[in-house]
Amino acid sequence: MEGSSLRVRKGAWTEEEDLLLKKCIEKYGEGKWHQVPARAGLNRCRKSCRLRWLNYLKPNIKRGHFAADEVDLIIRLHNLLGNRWSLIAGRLPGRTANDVKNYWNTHLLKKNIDTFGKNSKPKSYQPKPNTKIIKPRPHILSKHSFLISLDEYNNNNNTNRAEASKNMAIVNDGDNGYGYCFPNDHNEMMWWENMMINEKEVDGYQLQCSANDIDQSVLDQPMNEENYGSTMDEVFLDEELWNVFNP
DNA sequence: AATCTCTTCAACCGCCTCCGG
DNA sequence: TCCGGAGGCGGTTGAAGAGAT
Repeated sequence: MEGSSLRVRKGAWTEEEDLLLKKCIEKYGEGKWHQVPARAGLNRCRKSCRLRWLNYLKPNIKRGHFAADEVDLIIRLHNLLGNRWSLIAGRLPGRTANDVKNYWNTHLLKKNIDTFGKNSKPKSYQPKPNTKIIKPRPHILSKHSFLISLDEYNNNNNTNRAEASKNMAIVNDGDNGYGYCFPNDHNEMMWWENMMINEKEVDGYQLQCSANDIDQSVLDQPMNEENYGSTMDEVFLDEELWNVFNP
């Protein structure tokens, strides 16, 4: 394990250490964390330096109580993403993943236990029924793509398929019976943010997200594991697209 | 005032993925 | 293709402070 050297300091950071780290980052910038301890003259491991900077020293970090809208956003994002603290924190300006995680574990998880009764002992917040947790693979998949059944897609008539194509590009994922929808990538929102905005419920399922302006050139292009990696675990469709697949 | 219990949150640990050689 | 190092993440721990007795 890193940091197992006897000479590497652990525990709470001193003001002097903070100052050294701050000056180092100001001089050399963020990144290259393996070089930071030497550059800063610190007896800390690279991970400790990174964590201290990201969770405490970095400018614009917001401290103190979470506002009601922040809490609401955390709950909704956790419903969608599960314990993806860094993703959730990314949508809360000034908040760190550690802050969000701590807040969840100390405030919201406790509230959840109260709601469900002490004997239920939920390990994590339980989403409302029929809400599927999204587990994105952003480093592998297009940030806006998701999986659908090609059977459902191909069994629809041409009109419906054309309608679907206005919103999504459908590409094969080998011969496993599934394909990927690639919604419009032209705006800067994360794909799951669309899902939050257009949340609907149909037949007991939450159906979410929308997209426009699909690039027709990517329609029906071959898709394979090499290019796009493995599948997402869950799928959300917006109501319009759902109706195309389920007339 | 002293002691105990609970809560908070900074920091650590171990694992995973990516990337370059 | 394999391997090792670096970056990053989520789960967990434990010290410190707050509150209760």
